[in-house]
Parts: sequence; C-alpha cells; structure tokens
Amino acid sequence: MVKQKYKTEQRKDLLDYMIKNTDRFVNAEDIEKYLKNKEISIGLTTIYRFLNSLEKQGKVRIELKEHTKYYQYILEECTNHFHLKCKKCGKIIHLHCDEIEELKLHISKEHEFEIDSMATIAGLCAECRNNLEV
Amino acid sequence: MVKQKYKTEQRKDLLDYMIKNTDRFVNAEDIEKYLKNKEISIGLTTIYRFLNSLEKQGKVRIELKEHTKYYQYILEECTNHFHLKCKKCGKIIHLHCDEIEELKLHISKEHEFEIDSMATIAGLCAECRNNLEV
DNA sequence: AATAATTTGAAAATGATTTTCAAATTGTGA
DNA sequence: TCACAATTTGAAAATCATTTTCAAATTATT
Repeated sequence: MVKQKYKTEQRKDLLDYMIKNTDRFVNAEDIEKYLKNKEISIGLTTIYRFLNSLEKQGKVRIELKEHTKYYQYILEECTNHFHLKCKKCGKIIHLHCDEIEELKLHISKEHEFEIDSMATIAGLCAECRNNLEV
Repeated sequence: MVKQKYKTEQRKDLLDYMIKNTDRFVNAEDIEKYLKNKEISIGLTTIYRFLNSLEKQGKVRIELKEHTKYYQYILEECTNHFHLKCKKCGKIIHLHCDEIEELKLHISKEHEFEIDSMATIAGLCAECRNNLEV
C-alpha cells in the first residue's frame, strides 16, 4: 500500500485536490463528489487507498467527526511552525512565534520531551471566545 | 442520551472502570472483557451509550486507532495542566511548568487565542527518541 | 403497592472503510 | 515497438465498530 511504483492519473488528481484544500479537513466522500463534478472518475476504493497512503507517510492531519475520518494535507511550509486549532469552529492559526521556540527548548532540556515541530494546540479563537460570552 | 435521571449499577461500574484506567486509552471491548471477567454483565450497547455520554460531557480524551475509538477519562486534577503525549508509545506526561503558563498568557495577548488549560501537545518522549536512534 | 419515567440489552440495521479479484494500466526488456 | 511483467484500479462483497429499535427490566414517584 505504500509501494506506489507506477504513476497514475488518479493519484495525480487526488494529490492536486488535497493540496488545493489545505485550509480545511475533507473526507473521502468530499473528494469523490468534487472529482465526479469535474468529470474525473475515480473509484471510492482508490480514494481510500490514497488517503491511507498519505496517513502512513505522515502527510496528513486527521480528525474524527461523527463516524467519519477527515484529512488535511500538511504543506511543506507548515512543518516548521506550530498551529493553534479552535475547538469550536475548526479554524487553524499558523503560529510564527519565538516564544514557542523557547518553550520547545525548555521542554526538551528540562522535561526530556521533543515536541513536534508542527504540533497543534487546541483552544478557542477570538471570535468563538466572544460568541460564547453572548 | 445525556438525560441520566435514574442511577444504575451499570453506570456506576462503568465510571469506576474509567476512573481506574486513566493511565491509558480503552475501547468498548476492553471494558466489556474486563467486566465480564468480574462477573459483571453489561451489554455492549450500554457501554457505547455511556462512552457517548462521557464524550458529550467533555469528560474524555479520544483517540482513533485503526477503526476503533479509544477513550481516556479526564481526571479533575488534570484540567489545569498541560500534557505531553508521545506519538510513538502513547505515554502521557503531566506537565506542571511555569513556562507554559507564560506562553498561554503570551498567546492570549499577542495572538488572541485561548489555549485549553489541559491541552495536549504531541511529540517524542526520551525513551522513544533514544530508541529511534538505534 | 401502583404507576410513570427511564434504562437496559439482544438483535437487527447502519455506514464508513477494507478486501477481493479480474480487468486495465504502466513500466521494462528485448 | 511489441510483448511481458508488475502494479494499480474499481465494482461488488465483506467487515466491523457503532447505532438503532423496542420490549422487558429497573428505578423513582405518588
């Protein structure tokens, strides 16, 4: 399943789709519907195989909603900064911040733990925090 | 499903089990097996209902392995500190650390984002980091 | 006790994901 | 360029964790 020795149209289209939709989480059905609309015919099986392959390679963030797995492709440029993820609306904030780097060093030295360079921390964004107070 | 007006033996046993197993993630089957062994008979349906109820109340951390949901009961005393979770072995480190509090303040002020008080950050623990290098 | 409200659990249903396997596609060596 | 081998695809069937259903059991209330 992580062989992929032959290149195919299907996987090219699938990767294109994932890279164009890095601002949200998508599931297998989302992908199928979109491609069907574009007259690109890809079987659900192939979509699932592709998503599994991305997962094994660690190239996607994964989220569970109801019974369904949602995937978000991790862009290269996102591998070296932190992310804040709003629990309410799902928004992801890309955090370029020296304080985080200091914290990583501290945790590594004092707590002997190596935090992921692209780790995600959950919480509440400004808008959702305000809406809660209404 | 979040009514629970009547108290029952089943839910008492289930809560006991969850509270006694906060050091790891358990799934519905784990719970069933354990209780069956203890001669306590509880239907799988009831277990699922109970876990869903905990989830709706926000009393559990959830993790997806293969196709199965795993649950970890969140102890009261864990709601006010951070956690480091090793991606490799699953170990959870409870982090009592001033630097984190400073970071939370910074993120709140400068990035307008309120980090969860019991947030979990992924990474690699000392042992797994060393084993990787072998 | 008698009644009403809620909970339980076995069995059936659900639904997302995986498996199967024959056909189609892609790469390779002559 | 033409086979031949290796890999990939996808429709259909299978899987399997989880949910739904609903009658019976349990719990609270009068």
